[in-house]
Amino acid sequence: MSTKELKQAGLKATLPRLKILEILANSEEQRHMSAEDVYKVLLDHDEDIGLATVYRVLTQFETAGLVTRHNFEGGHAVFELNEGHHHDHILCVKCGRVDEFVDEVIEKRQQEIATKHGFVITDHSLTLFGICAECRGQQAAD
Amino acid sequence: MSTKELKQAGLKATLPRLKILEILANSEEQRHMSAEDVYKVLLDHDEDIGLATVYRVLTQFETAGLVTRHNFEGGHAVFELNEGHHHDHILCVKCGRVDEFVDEVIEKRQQEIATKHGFVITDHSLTLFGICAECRGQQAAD
DNA sequence: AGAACAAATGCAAAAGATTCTCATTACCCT
DNA sequence: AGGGTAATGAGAATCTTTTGCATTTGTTCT
Ligand SMILES: [Zn+2]
Ligand SMILES: [Zn+2]
Ligand SMILES: [Zn+2]
Ligand SMILES: [Zn+2]
Repeated sequence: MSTKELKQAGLKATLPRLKILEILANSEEQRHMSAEDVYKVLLDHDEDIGLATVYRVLTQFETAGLVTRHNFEGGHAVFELNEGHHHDHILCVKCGRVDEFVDEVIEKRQQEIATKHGFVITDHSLTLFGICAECRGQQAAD
Repeated sequence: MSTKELKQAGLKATLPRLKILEILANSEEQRHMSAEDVYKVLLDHDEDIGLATVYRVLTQFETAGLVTRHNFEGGHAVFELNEGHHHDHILCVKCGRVDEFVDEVIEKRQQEIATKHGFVITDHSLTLFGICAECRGQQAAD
């Protein structure tokens, strides 16, 4: 039970928050989930938690530093549990697969660029879009 | 008159398209404009063009390769006229200022990362968020 | 354990961005 | 100029996310 995590983050340990945290932690296939994704899992588990609450909780988790929000595609945000290390993403536009990576060279260059432009970076967002090996496999012709 | 650009792009040279193209070309302060931004300018110019048309035309322009769409912040997309060279962005979270940059080291690293992951890149999106020199200037305290 | 209070939740309505429907209008070609 | 077709305007519809408010729940203090 991760009541502790919630309290440490300054959040009351309510049932909806515990459930949502658990879903984020246990979704192996989908590290990156939209509010709707989380809501669907809750429905599958017959939990009586409203979509509005899912949105509220995810936003609170983000503020508390428990999750990170990404806007991979316009339209809807996805969230992922923070597990320490920052990383960027590369995603397949065919199948939706998402890989993660960290590149120190890029990270450092970003700092240098910001400095050159007189900025102090607070955050950054890097996403590569492409077609994964599997999707290129057979169907070279689209 | 840029009727030619439109025809070359395979688009009928209609008044709405010409006007919108002109606005994108002449907005010096705002290279990156949302559909709503463009619509407001149209209203200022007493043009009788609907918001739906602005959205349609911008999407067509994107498909035709005349403009690029960005999702800097969740919520709404911005468009900018394509003028040849690809670039990435660094934007100030205080004042909204947007600077552009190109970094060959980063561009190359992205390719290498993609290859390592078995992807063939079709596109990428890199945006740095920070606070610009001006905004840091006086008001160090927020 | 029970009371008390503030914070959290559910539901429905609202808001913001973008798309769609469809009758009308504007291009483009002859 | 006339006709055919694609484009447009206005508003309804859709989709995602946020908000208002009455009700419920967690937490703290007996
Ligand atoms: Zn794939
Ligand atoms: Zn991730
Ligand atoms: Zn600034
Ligand atoms: Zn730009």
